[in-house]
Amino acid sequence: MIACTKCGSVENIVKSGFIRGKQRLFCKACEVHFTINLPQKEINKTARQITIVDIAKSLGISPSTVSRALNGRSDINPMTRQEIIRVATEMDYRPNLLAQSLNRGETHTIGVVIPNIERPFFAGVLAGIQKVATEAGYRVMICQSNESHSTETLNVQALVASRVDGLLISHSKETTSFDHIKLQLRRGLPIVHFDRVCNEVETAKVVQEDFEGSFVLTEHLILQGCKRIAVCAGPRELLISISRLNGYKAALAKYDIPLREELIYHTNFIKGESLLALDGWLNLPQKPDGILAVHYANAIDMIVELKKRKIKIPSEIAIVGFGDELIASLIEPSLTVFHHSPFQMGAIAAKMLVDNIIHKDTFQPMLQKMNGELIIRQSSLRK
Amino acid sequence: MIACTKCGSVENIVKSGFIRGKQRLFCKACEVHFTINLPQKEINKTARQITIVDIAKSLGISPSTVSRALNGRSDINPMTRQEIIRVATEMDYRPNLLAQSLNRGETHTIGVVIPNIERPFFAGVLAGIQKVATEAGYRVMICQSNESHSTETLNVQALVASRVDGLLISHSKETTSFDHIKLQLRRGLPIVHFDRVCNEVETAKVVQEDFEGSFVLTEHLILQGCKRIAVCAGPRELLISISRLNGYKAALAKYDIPLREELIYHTNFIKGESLLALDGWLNLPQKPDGILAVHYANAIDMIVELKKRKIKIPSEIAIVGFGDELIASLIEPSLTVFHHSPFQMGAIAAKMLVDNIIHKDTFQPMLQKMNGELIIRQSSLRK
DNA sequence: TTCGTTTTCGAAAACGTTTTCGGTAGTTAT
DNA sequence: ATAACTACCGAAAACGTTTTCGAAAACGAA
Repeated sequence: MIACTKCGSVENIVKSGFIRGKQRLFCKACEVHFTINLPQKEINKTARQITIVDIAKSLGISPSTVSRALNGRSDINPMTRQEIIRVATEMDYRPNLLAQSLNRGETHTIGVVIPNIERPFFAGVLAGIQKVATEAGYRVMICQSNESHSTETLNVQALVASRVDGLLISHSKETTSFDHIKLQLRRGLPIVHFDRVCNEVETAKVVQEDFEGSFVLTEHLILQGCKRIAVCAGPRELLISISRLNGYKAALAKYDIPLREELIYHTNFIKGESLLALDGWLNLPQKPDGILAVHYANAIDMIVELKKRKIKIPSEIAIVGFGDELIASLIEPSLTVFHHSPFQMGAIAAKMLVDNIIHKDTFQPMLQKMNGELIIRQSSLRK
Repeated sequence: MIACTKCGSVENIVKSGFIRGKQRLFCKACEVHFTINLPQKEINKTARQITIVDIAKSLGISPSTVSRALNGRSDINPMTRQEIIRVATEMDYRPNLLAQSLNRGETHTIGVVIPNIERPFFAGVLAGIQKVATEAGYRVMICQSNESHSTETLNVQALVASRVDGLLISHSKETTSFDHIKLQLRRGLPIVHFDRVCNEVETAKVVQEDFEGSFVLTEHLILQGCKRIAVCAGPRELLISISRLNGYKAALAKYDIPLREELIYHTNFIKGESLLALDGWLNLPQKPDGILAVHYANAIDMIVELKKRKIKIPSEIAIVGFGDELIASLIEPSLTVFHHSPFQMGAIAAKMLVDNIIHKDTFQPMLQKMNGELIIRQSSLRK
């Protein structure tokens, strides 16, 4: 009944077990094992994307020629090229970027790791990154660490697994060990740090004037007559927090104002924290007469609270913050800030990364510090 | 001097032109063309990623077996599997997602197209998308249309070229033709619309209570005693603008308040526009006593301007807006809004898309309307 | 011991490109 | 006429996986 698929013999067929659920047969004549294949189900070819092979077949030429034509290579007759391009556009051919990337060993994709996309600062940075990347022909893959070190590590691994051509990263507040970065760097992956950078590692970096900004803000408070300036600092380990705190300290030192530990409070990007700080300060025997918030959001929260408590700003307490958002200018009193453009930071970082990717061998990592700007508003302006 | 690469003969070699800049030679004996290849430069194998073939070689087995072991297939000896996994982790093997995707025909990546990442609403949506997508094992690729139809079309093409498994999209304000969507839909790409949806096309959609929200806000103004309610509407063609305008009209109709064309102003998401609207209204013989802003940002701008002009809110003019952000609660007077959670919208949309991708055949597109919430604040509350 | 069976694994094709190498034919200079 | 040359194109390998098919060996029962 059943014929051998090879020799066609019928009488020499014996059963020979099961394989993958199907009866297996053996032909003693030609010594071959086989199974009977059902007529394979209809393959849906309609929705498939056109490939270079389809074009080649339809023109009766080889795929290599099509590839050459489409990529503007030289070894091809202009007439042939023209015809191939005509057919390609007619068939609406779109190259499969996966296959291209696999073959060329580059994806034209850059990975971005940020703590949180909902923070306006990072959203602005992303916009800047996207603009530059798109213009340079790169796609962007974004991951959020949610301020978690382990998530950040997973993010980096996922992006590397996707074979991104380079990495832009701003570390989570938890991140104090940088092995995940060092590993990829050793493997030759171009990496650029921005904002929350890491000094243990030799990458290009874009940073704000953290020290200078704090210094200027603090000095401004001092010049407005503040004698006891409290500071709402950031997470203890975070580099930018440390720089900002140092700027504050340096300004105090310049004007011979003693540094008081009780006026320093470290927050952790947790909602409502700054109010604890404020509460503490207001219960001191000697209240502060100025506050520097290392993150503008804390300043906003404190302004709201101070107003609730009927404490006058800036006459009783002046307040200034780091970073600018629309809200800083709209709140009453409006908030004095030290401001950098997040969009520009993203743009610069992306530009550096693209440079690094393109000139992998000659690229020299550098540190670029952005120029910030003191914007004086009502919250600190004592006439 | 020069020997044929095939037969080794030396005397039969003649020159035969140049090819790709190199001298070409011909052996008359074996009739073969060839060039002399310089010893190829040292290939840098050190930084290369470990592949499945490396593992196979190091164990003296075939790549297919390694693949089987790593993917938990059944056809393999437990001992072998264990050993392979041991070596794989030891060598820190990471599968090349490009190769995997190319082979399996799926990338486990979803594409997102939004008008602008800097708008807090969309940033929130993105956060929601990311969370759900990550949990479901999908990566996310984000593009911004910048409210341009042509950019949106390019974005879609780019994402399709990257072979995303599905698409989440909120249309640009310019988008009135949806051919780019229809095309991909025909090709079988799962697509989910959110917020700025498109009715011409049968996709799953997640929308806000645009009509209902406007209705509730307008009704609220009416119940607070407003008789002449102006509306700062959105772009004329945008579906959500139309719905919101309709909600406004319906509320007026319910309370037999005549609709006045001069109190309707269409904005276009351009900075400062709402002030033009406001200026026009304030110069009318009969000023409005209530304003509905279809986008909260316009309401904020108008509050600032009204305060400048010393017009009392809400007693002279009450004002309400669509959408909530921190600033709405902090501005003085705080703004009454109708609010939806952007994060939740993103999460729902992503969940729908993942469902659509996984159950491609059985998935039934549906429209999900999110529940909004009227938050009454000072800007409309006449005691 | 011989046939049917199961377990385990390898060879090879496939995914869609690009690139390398060389063959063929036609052209120019001797 | 022929040596040296140019222009164009195809075959095949390569990128790193997964999957399909069947071979080999070991096992069990008649």
